[in-house]
Amino acid sequence: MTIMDKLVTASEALFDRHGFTATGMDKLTQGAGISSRTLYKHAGSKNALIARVLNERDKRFARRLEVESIDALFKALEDWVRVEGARGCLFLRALGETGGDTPEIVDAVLAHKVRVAERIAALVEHETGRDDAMLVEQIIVLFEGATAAAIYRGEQAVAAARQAAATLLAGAHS
Amino acid sequence: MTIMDKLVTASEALFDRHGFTATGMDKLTQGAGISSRTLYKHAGSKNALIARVLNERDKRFARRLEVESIDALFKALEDWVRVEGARGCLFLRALGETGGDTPEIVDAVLAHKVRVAERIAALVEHETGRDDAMLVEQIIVLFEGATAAAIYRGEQAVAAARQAAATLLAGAHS
DNA sequence: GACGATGTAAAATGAACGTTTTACATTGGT
DNA sequence: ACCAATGTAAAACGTTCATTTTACATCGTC
Repeated sequence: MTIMDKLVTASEALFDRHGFTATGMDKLTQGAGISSRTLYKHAGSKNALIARVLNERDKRFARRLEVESIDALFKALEDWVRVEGARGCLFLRALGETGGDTPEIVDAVLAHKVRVAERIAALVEHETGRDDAMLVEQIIVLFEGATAAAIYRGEQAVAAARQAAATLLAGAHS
Repeated sequence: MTIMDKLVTASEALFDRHGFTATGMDKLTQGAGISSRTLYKHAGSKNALIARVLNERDKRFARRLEVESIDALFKALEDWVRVEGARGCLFLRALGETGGDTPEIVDAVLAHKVRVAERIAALVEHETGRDDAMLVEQIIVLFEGATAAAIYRGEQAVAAARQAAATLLAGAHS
């Protein structure tokens, strides 16, 4: 496990549990078990570290979404919530905390959202045989809503989203 | 306009645009046009001010949701997004920034979420004549998802949620 | 066995944080 | 006219922030 891996892993957990601004550099160095000099030599700055954490999370999340149906997509989200907990979309949280004033963070967030949207669009087209923009938007909303609502309603929110997606999909014949 | 009104109004705008932690007390006093001494005499502390801002926002939001159908509920959300912009649910953002470590904030957030959920449950029962817990959960997810997705997809996310809700509702006969 | 790279430990930087305090101005009620 | 209340302005509080620097240890490699 490289220094960067330790740093990103520890930072992601701390950011997720306590927020980005509320997590100071001392917590990050302490969490990763490295000195602040090493942190800055590797990460450059706190904002750069945040962006890197988000990009790594995007990769890990995308790997989980390598499925072949909308239903499996929501099943994957259920697994994610069960394993990683439900504290809301870390990307949108980063955006909210920084007010969209940090370009490297904005870029990471938008790239992630575009990737998820494209994944959903591909699955919808694969299942319906059509390019149904409205249905894609509906699935995106359900996916985002399940992530957010799971914070305070738990896994049942994801289960409800999954069933809603199935219903909407069943109504869209090819 | 009382001092408290000025303070809460200015604070809500600043918190919403720049985040809670990133907004310092100097910005808040300057935004409200009052001294820090007056702010502390009225609000007590920053966390108490945040809780008050959330409670006031909950009231204002609830007033907007005084409608008689699920469709009108999403229409109201469309109006809200058009007027107030889409930077995500301020309640969940507050929860995320504080990591759930501030009881007064947690209370304000949960109270808000319970209130919205009850509103949705009442409307669903009014329209279907039944107590359909799954359908209620689905509408909650759509509502939450529209709020979150609107950040990066704009009003079309709310429109999609609205139509999805109509479809799901049509499938639930009384 | 010396060397450059790479790490740690710890102190220093200067600014910003939330909060309190001191000193003073304004004002409305009796 | 006066007093208590309520406001402002501004400095001071001690802490914490992100970042840099200084000094020193450890290492694999030639």
